[in-house]
Amino acid sequence: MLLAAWNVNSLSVRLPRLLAWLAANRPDVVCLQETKLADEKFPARELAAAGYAAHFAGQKTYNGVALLAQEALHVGDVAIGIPGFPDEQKRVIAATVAGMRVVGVYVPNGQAVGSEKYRYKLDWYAALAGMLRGELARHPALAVGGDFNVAPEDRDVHDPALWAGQVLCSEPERAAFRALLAVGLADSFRLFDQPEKTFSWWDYRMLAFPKNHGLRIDHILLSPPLAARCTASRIDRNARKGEKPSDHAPVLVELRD
DNA sequence: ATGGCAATGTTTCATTGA
Repeated sequence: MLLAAWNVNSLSVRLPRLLAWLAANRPDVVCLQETKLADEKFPARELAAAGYAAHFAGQKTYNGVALLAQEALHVGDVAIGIPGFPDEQKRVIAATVAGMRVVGVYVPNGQAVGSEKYRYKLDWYAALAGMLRGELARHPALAVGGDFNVAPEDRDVHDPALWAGQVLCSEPERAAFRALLAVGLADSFRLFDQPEKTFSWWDYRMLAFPKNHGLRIDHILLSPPLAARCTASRIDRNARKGEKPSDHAPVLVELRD
């Protein structure tokens, strides 16, 4: 079982790359973020032709999440958003697939520490923790994948001094991320020895990618039964290369049957 | 072994991202 999460930064622009990546990697389940598409424009037909059923919650211009699953897998109990947290922004999609509960998330960016959007991000994180507590109670096999917009530790940052206290790295954001782990989830990436300076996002500007000036802000969290089955967790930095890449690379976990 | 912002809207620049 291969489970992936990828912020594609516009699915309409990235569809050719996504299709090529699906063909090359054949993940079983994929959480997509920043589709930036109204539902009526979602490329469900193209994905079906590639062998994937799609569920999605989109909006024009901003945000938008989707969950792809290989057609042989049954997808059920699809749910959009965070219960009890009214939000126009499409940032959460959950479904039951292959005996596990998969939650795809696109956490708010936060813009700048102290801003209104930063406050929204922290409130959003608290609401997500509440939701995951409930999901975990119902589904012991829980995976949460997506763009968390937090670099959990300094080793997830190319230049910790430069980023100290900045949005994506501030202590309140890191505490909000740790509160998700405290629900009973593991950051799958840290279940294994990893190469230093492994990141999932690089700014489009200032040669950030070739200089590897990145952050690790995309994650897949696993509950204990799934962590026990996890044999690998990695970031596909190759997907950041070439023409018209997303600024994020996909993150993947392998789960033994 | 990569590349010097990108995507969207209704544009002729503003906004957002991270």
